[in-house]
Amino acid sequence: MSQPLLPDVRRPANGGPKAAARNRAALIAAAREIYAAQGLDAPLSAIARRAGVGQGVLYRHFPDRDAVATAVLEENVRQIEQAAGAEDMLFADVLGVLTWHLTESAAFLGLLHVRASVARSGALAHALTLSDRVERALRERLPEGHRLSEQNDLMLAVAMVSGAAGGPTREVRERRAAAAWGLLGVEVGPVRPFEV
Amino acid sequence: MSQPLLPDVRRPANGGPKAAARNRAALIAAAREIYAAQGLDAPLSAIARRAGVGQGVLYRHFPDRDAVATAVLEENVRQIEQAAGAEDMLFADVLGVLTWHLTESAAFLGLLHVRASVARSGALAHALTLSDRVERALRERLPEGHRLSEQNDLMLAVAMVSGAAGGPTREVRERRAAAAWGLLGVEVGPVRPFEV
Amino acid sequence: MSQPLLPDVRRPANGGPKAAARNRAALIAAAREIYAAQGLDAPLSAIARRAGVGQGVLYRHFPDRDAVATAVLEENVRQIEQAAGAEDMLFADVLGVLTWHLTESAAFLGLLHVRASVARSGALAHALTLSDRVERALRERLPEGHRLSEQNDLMLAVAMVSGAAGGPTREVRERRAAAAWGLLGVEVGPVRPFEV
Amino acid sequence: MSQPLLPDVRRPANGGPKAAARNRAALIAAAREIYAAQGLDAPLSAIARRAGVGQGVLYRHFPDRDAVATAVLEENVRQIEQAAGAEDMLFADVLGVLTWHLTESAAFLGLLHVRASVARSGALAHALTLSDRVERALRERLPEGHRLSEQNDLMLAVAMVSGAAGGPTREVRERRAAAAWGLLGVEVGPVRPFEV
DNA sequence: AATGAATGAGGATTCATTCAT
DNA sequence: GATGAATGAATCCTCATTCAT
Repeated sequence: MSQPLLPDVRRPANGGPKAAARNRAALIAAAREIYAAQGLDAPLSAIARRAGVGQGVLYRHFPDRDAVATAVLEENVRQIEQAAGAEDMLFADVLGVLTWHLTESAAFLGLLHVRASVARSGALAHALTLSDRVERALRERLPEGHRLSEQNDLMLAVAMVSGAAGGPTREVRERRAAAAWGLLGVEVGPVRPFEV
Repeated sequence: MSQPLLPDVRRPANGGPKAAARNRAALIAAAREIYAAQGLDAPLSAIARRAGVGQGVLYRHFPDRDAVATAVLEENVRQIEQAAGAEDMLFADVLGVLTWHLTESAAFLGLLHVRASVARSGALAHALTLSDRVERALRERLPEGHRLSEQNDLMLAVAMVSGAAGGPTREVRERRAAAAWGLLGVEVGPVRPFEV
Repeated sequence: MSQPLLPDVRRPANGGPKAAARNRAALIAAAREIYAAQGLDAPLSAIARRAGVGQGVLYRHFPDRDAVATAVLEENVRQIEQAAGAEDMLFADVLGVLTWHLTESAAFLGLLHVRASVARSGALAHALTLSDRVERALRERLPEGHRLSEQNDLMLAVAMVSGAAGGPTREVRERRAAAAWGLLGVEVGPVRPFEV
Repeated sequence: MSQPLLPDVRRPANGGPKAAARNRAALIAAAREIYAAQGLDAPLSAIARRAGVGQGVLYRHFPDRDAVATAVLEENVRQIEQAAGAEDMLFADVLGVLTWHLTESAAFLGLLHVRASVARSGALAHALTLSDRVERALRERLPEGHRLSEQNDLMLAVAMVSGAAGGPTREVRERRAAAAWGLLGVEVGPVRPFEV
């Protein structure tokens, strides 16, 4: 019944100017943490509370539940894209960054799962889009003749690893994800976020 | 303290004790359908409604949410066990039966996913048990020196395939599951239920 | 997962933050009346309805059933404390105020009854606290050598009078309470609320 | 939330003849125990279960909730009447028996409380009757010139003691009841059931 | 632009009571 | 006569969403 508890507010009220942008960022950060701790079904009020803003602000920035999730994943995807665009990154390295996001949050994992039951209008649309961007980024670095160069194999493999990457702690999830890549015979670089 | 205020309404027929077994079966069937359509978080009231019984009946037969899910999956697992126990079934054949169940219901898929967020006491306990039974059944037929004979590889592979086996229709899910086994280099027999 | 399916209905006015304090007061007043009429086990929904607010409001202001009762009795107890603190109030006068509250509401009477069956965690905790406050207030004015100065006699006598103070109308209850004090040989001042 | 738990069944099923009378007795005994453990609001199903009979039987013997409670108290009252009728019993002794019943079960205590809120049709009617019988029994042995011979004092005193006789265990309740009689200046004999 | 209170539908759960067998 | 399953109303509680201030 009880999820891991996080402190309600991580940021004191802030009435100043530029509050809008700040609030948006705070909301996304808060959502990421809440999602990680409680999953995608967490109450929106918890996110607002943790961001230190009223619930109205959340609705001002995001029309609905899906928009929040999308915004959170947006940044994950962007990191992967940046990794793929960065110099000196091999395919295995990009895969490592992808894997990091896969193991970091139940949310990210969730949205890449295209489950029929979740295929509600908005959510799926976004999921596909994000999924496409991930695919494009990976393919940028995919060497010719790689084990996964075949048409559908790349994202199929990602889905498979995400299926394996469940577990109570990040450590467990990472170990399992690594084992899954191993079973596929695919080499992965260090599992880590990509930060500029 | 207070009793129902309108106990005067005409009360629908009460099937009597005979109906008990029938109702239980109806509930399980209804749950299977609802789970397939909406996932494991579907409201219990929807299950009762679809089974054509009052909510109380559901609670009479199943003490809590987990008991319902367990009862539903129980039969899936039993089929796999029976397949493993039947003559002339090769490992690949058992895998085919497993895959059928994987693609048939979001629920079955769901319980094999050990998602941290779902790892609530009871649910997990059952999941582990059922998962263990699946593993034992598969291992019965696992040939020595098989690609998956290594300690953890067997269920890891199952989780990977279940991760890949999402999709809007059973056909899509089956195709993806087959592709996933292929990517793992594991041969699978015909994907079908096992019926005596 | 599922949102309210009919969010389109016209929504009644929302008083805005100003209404918060008003609502809280309305809830307490409503609770007092409902408790008097139905006892402490009355449905919370009845209280919300009588206060003219949604059930959510009740839960916003009071985390649980006990909190409502506590808030209601809080004021009764405060009156007794104020009476005890006021000038010119003799012990008998404070006892009169206490008696008034005893006869006014079944609820107040109820919480001083420490019935084993009601001794559930939270409720009892509050009951003890409020009971302690009543005791402290009375003792402030208790003359030395009074018939009830003995260690446990004071609150025992209060419990006894509260046991006697049942009856269909306030008048009956007051008469019985007075008779009870008489039987104990304790003088009581006028039975009335204490208002500044 | 949880009450002291009692085993469900105290008596194996019994299909034989004379089952009717036996069942009635078993139901009353079960009700007494359940009431003592959980209070008067305990579910009827718990009583039937503990009596080892179906719920239908309970309804055959008792038309409604109140009838069950009345039947239980009936026996308590009868004991008091028998005590009053027995040789060598002084008023104080009868009072001791009364006090024993007062402290034995929350139920008995409850029904003597004539709280306005509980004054629902049937319940009150029975309560009054039982209360009258108790009064008559006591008065049989009340010595002339006793402190409680005045018109209303007798039952007022009983109500007062019952108000004081709350507490988590029978021992506590007994001690408090004794102290209450002491405060009233009334002598009480040994606190015990009256068994022939 | 932000706040956070209010609404009220929805889902879980419990029991009194009826009734087929 | 007994059994115990079924019904379904009632209550509790939680949140998504709106909106006065």
